[in-house]
Amino acid sequence: MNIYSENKDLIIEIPRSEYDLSSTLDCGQCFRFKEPEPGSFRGVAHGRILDITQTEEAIRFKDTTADEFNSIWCEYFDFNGDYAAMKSHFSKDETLSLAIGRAGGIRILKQDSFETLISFLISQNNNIPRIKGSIERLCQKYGTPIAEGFYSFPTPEAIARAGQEGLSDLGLGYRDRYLADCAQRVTDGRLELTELCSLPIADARKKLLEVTGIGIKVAECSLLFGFHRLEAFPVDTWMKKVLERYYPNGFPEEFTKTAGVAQQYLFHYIRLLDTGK
DNA sequence: CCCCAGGGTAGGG
DNA sequence: CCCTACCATGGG
Repeated sequence: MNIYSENKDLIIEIPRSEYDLSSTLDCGQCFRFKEPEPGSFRGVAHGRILDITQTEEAIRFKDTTADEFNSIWCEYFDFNGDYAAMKSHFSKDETLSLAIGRAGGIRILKQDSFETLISFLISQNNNIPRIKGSIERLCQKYGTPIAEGFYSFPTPEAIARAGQEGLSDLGLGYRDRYLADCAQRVTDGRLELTELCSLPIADARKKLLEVTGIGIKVAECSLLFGFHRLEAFPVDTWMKKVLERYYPNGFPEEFTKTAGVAQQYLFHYIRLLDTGK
């Protein structure tokens, strides 16, 4: 993976087949990126505006230094993950092999853990366009302005201070109190986020499930997308279809260590199939 | 009017 | 353990 600077931009040479930004940023793991024109993406992460374009053979980070890439974006976009090895392992399975053929360019982002937690609290019994809208309004009201029309994701303190009342006009429905309670727990230390990256997965799950509004699905999504626990395996309505249709005897145990990655290929694949693409 | 959305909780068998 | 009603909100 060759990396070099061109003017003020940073270029990462990687074929689209190995890293597909479009499917990665629009596969339901993150909610703050837009694709204003094909191959061009804009969004906010870690309090910064990102402007990225992708061609067949390279990804270009606009106005980005090598230092910034190495310290923030390389990890966020998981450029160092060994997806070739994981895909080769998964390919023994027929369904996964098909899914990789259609969605093999997806990577698991390592997003901010608090942002991920809040985002997936909002996601419960909700649809993706509405989730995005609620998050955008949340950032506008309680985030920090970065540039015209762009806001950072709110801190735990900002959401805790807002409380349920301050969140009531964001279209969150009954989820407003879940957000307020979760942020409160993070600020007062009852929920320690950093330890969830290293705790045994069973203990990490248990800690998250103590929070009101976090059930199995929200916990798994947070662990996978916000704590980079690749063994986490979210099962939503789409994945239930996959499991019923292709894995009636259960998901193969040989894939458990990186089941979350497999899950993401399958999730994207079934959505492509059932929406007729 | 219905149903559904990357579900969770509380309550009752 | 299971099952079910209910929870706001908006789009189809």
